[in-house]
Amino acid sequence: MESRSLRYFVAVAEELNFARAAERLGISPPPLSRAIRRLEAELGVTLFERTTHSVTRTPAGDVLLAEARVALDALEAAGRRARRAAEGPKLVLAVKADGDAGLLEPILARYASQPGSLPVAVRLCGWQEQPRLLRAGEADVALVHAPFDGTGLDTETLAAEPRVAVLAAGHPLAARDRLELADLGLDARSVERHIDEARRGHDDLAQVLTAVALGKVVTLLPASVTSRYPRPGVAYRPVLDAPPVVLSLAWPRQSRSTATAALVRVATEIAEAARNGA
Amino acid sequence: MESRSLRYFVAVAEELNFARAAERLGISPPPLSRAIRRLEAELGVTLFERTTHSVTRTPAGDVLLAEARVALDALEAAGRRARRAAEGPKLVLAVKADGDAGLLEPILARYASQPGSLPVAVRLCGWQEQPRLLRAGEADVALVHAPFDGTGLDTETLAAEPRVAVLAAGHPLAARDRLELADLGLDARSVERHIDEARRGHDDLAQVLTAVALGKVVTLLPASVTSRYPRPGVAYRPVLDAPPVVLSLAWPRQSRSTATAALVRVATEIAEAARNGA
DNA sequence: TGGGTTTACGAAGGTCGTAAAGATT
DNA sequence: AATCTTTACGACCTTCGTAAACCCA
Repeated sequence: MESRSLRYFVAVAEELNFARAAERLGISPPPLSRAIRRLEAELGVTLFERTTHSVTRTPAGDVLLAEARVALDALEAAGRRARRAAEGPKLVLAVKADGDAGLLEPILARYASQPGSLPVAVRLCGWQEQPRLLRAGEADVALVHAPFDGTGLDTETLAAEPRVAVLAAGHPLAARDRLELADLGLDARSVERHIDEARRGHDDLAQVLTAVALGKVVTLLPASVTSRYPRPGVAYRPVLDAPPVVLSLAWPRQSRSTATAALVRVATEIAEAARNGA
Repeated sequence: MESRSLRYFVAVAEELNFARAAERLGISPPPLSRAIRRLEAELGVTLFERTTHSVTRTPAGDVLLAEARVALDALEAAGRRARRAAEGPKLVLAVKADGDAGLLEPILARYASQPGSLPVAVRLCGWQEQPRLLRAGEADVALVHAPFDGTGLDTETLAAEPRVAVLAAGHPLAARDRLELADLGLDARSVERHIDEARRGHDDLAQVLTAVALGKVVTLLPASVTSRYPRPGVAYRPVLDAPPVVLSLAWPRQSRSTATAALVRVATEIAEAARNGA
């Protein structure tokens, strides 16, 4: 099983078109066609049903596509991790802006005070990037909000914090002390989707808050964010039955790094202390 | 990053000798030497410190060795899983002989009764083989006893059952109703090691019991085993402070199979029912 | 000086691209 | 008839193996 074969396969499996896949790979269709046939012969399995005008994956093709992505990721990650190891031991922690529930600073401080701790670089990144960074070997640990794609990752839950509704100050519901999901026309299942939609088109939290202040949108945020972003024109109101935001630490499953383990341990300690102290 | 480079690298990294590694790969030393140099150039990293009479891994080489094994496993597993998918959907459950605490039959029966369940093949295998089978794509789920190498695996704990001491009937301690680890000259930390040593040189449980009956060895077993292997000449005695045997279900982290998920769910239900019913 | 790695060079194998054929909508 | 996949074939590139050079214990 050669990695080149799998890369070719993934291109075809995603494009479902040999010509486009070949272009994407920077080769011409004939070698690609042959490579796929060789792969099928090697596996003894038909991966695509092809007619001249349509290419579809067989069930085996579906399985191989999912597995091949994982394997090729692991391959690239191996190289990157070796490169990083040569640059000197260091931990990279991927964090979404404003996504740390105030835990980031104490975690870093406490970890740095541990004997034998490594330098930690905080990498700010987008919400959806985090699992990819971990799998690609570009980050060692990530502070993630559930739900996320945990494929190939190990996780430890740090905190679950309540959500508050974020409303324009003049919004009728802002007159109330506390809300329920039904007041917002939501239920437990639709919350995540609604938040995603409210976030769409905004680069950061400030933009979202501006949209809220203008009365364009209503959304939900972790309670910890509100204390750090007080803002005239925006009201925060507890939502009693909103599912809490689950903040977890995630890292690649195969990680054997003691440094990662130490960071995780420190983080859980801090999170527990925060729970008990609050 | 090509898989061939990594295979070559792993051979050298494990042998720490270009000539032996080349022989193992079935090629001659010069191409191997060149391939490693190319890999080092591609990564921009020195992987080995070599003199004419010694080859040692750099820290980056250590990291790459660990990562490369994972990546190459994933590559081979991708092929095997695709092959298995083509042979018809089926679940392979890896079980160590006598290692199921009596849960295997009810799990299989209950799973088979689920709508849409797949045929399940039980693969008997050794204790240490299970993680490898999962990572290699030869099994979908395994019933494992902690501790085990969970790298790349996800797990769910099914049951924790007490251990009993296994003694020759004439052993002085067999006169007592219950024991403690200290009676056996053990403590919590040395239990696993002692059990491993007692098992050494025996193919299966029957052989171990014979050795016990002959007074050659004393060991510990999960309580569930004793009821299924009553045997004259062998006495089973509870050990109050022995750490329990943790029986878990393990499966590859990246598994998205709904069939695997259903089996895990059924197994946890059965295990819970067994706990409450006992 | 000897065992082991590395360079040199000629040869084999694999992969690629262009051109043309085949097949399906 | 048009478009996409596949076969045919010649050229290129990569990798291999043998032989020799090099280097450290």
